[in-house]
Amino acid sequence: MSIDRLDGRIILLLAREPRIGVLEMSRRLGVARGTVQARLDRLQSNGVIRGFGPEVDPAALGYPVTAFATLQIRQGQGADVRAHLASVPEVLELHTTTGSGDMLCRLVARSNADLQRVIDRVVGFDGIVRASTAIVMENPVPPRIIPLVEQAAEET
Amino acid sequence: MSIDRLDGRIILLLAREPRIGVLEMSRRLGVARGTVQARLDRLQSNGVIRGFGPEVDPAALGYPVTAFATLQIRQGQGADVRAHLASVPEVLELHTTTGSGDMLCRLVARSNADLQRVIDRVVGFDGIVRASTAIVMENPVPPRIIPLVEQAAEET
DNA sequence: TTTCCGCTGGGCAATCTGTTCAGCAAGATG
DNA sequence: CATCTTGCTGAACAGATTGCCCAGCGGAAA
Repeated sequence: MSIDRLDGRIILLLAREPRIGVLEMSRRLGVARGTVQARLDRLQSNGVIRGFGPEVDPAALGYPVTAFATLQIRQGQGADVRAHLASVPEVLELHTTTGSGDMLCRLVARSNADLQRVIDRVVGFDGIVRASTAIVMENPVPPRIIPLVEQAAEET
Repeated sequence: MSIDRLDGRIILLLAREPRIGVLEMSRRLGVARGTVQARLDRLQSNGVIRGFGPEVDPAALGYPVTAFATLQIRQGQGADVRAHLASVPEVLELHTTTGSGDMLCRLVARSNADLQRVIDRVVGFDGIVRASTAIVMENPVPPRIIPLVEQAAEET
C-alpha cells in the first residue's frame, strides 16, 4: 500500500528509461538484483504499477485536437449513456462526477471541424440532455505521476 | 504519420502484454523479427509511441480521490498560475481551454477531506479568480487508446 | 532467545537483444 | 524497358539479460 524511497527510485528510473532492465537498475541503485526484482513484483501485485503499456500519442495518429465535454444525462439513463460513449473510439476517457454536469469525457478529433462530427456522435444519443465542450489549447502539465510518487516515497 | 494494420497489431500486442519481446511478437504476428524491430523503431521516432513508462495508480499510492477543477484566471496571470500549479504534486494534469473556464486540471487527494487541502493549495494563489470542482465518482471508461489505434489502422 | 523477513552475492541454463548480411519482390523513376 | 529504392525475409553472431535457485546475514517482531 505505501512505498519507500527505494520503490520511489525504482519507479523514477523506469519512468526516465522505460527500456532499462532489472540488472541495470540494480547497478544504478546500488542494490542486489534480487531486491529490485522483488520490489518490482511487489509493486505490480500491489497494483501500484498497473503495467507498462505503450503510451500512444493521439496527435501522431492524426488526432491533434483534444477537448473535454461535460454532459448532462437524463435521469436513469446512465448505463445506456456509458455504453454509448464507450463505443465511440474518440472518447478516450469518461468519468461520472458530482457537480453541475453528470459526466466528463475527454475527446480527440482530427481537426476542429472533425470535432463537430465527434460531438454530434457523442450527443446524438437519447439520454444526453446537454453537452458543453471546452477545447484544449495548451497542455502546460501533461499527465504526470512522478511528483506524487516522490511525495509518497518521502512520507514513509 | 499514419499507421497500417501491422502497426496496429504491434501496438495492440504491446498493450495487452507489455513485457513481450520483439522476438515473441514476430512469432505471434507471423513476420520477421527485423520487421517488427523496424516498425517499432519507426513508431517511436514518429512519436506515435511516446514511451513505455510505468502506469502508476494513484489510488494504490494512497490517493483514491480524483477530481477535476475548472479555474478562472486573472488576465495576464497565466504563466504564473501554470508555474504554481505545476509545483503541486497532486495536480496530475493541466490544460488551458476555451470556454467558460480558462484552465482545467485533474487532481487527486487522500480523501474527500484531503481534497479540501489540495484545493486550498491550488486556489490559494493570487492569479486564480474562481475554481469549480467536480469529484469523480465512477470511471466507466478509463484512459484508453486502443479503439482509436484500431480505427487509425483500418483507415489505411 | 527464536523466528520471520528482506537483502546480499553468487551461479546456472535458457533466452533475447542488437546488429549485420544477402536475397527477393514490388513499386517508383528514368 | 532497365534501374533504383524500399521493405520484408531468414539467418547468423557475440554479448547481455532473464528467471530461478541457493546459503548466509542482520534487524525486527514474537
